Amino acid sequence: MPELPEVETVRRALDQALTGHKITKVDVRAKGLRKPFPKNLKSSLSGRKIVKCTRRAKYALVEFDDENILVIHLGMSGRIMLHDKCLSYKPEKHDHLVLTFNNGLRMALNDARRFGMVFMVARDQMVNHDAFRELGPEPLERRFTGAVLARALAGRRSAIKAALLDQRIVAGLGNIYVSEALFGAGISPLREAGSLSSAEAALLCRSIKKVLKKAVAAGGSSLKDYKRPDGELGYFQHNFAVYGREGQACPGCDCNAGRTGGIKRIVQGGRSTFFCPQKQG
DNA sequence: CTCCTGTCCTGCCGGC
DNA sequence: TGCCGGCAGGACAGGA
Repeated sequence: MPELPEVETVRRALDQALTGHKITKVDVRAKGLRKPFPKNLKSSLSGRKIVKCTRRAKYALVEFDDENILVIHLGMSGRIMLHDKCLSYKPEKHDHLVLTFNNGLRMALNDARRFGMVFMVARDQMVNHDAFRELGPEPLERRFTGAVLARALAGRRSAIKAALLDQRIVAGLGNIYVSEALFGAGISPLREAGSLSSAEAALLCRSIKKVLKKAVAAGGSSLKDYKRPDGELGYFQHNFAVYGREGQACPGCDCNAGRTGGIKRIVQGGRSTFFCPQKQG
């Protein structure tokens, strides 16, 4: 679910609300999500102070005043809600982990489908951890360039859509933003990944950065059960050019009146892809 | 290696 | 109104 812009929105909210504050209570309300929670989760969190909240790919990282980092992946349906001290808090259905802080805030990790992940990692072990070792570049960093992308795609026979979902190529894109980025670059999702020219890779790289930046600025997208931690809705979903818009015209276009019948939905690797055959021939 | 499929789990929506 | 099948933003294992 949550892709880079949504996780980044969560990260910012956590960083703002929780940095400098200490965990006074740890309520572990489930055995785990996708995997069991670490056995020492409660003891390693209790009494710890948050130093900062960061992000790598779709992982939110809560960094503490010891050597440990709490790693949270929201999976498909995960969300984090911050509950103000002024309001009485009753655990909601699927609140699996609830942290209380010395400023009165509560942080609840809620995940209906339990596809999410929670684990602890020592700061100096992070790069060696299975979850991070093979991750590709951060798309919003300067070192992610058209040339870097072209190199990662070289020789790949799979569709560019599938390649962009592969976190080893570039980290943080998911099903929604891949469709959006390909549309922005005017590249068909069906193209063989390794067949992109260097000019096309450069175009795609720029498009990825552009759509992610705009989505972050909008507070991410709210679809189904994803909400920002403050309970406000991200509103980037209103800016989707193609995602979920089958049969409609793509932006500034009358393609739904023409031969191609507007935005198409196809299934690649069991997942929906949306694109405009006219602009992404 | 790379690619492809199936699986984990619950909720919701549309169709009948 | 009620039931049921299909679908959902991700990651990973296992087999070809």
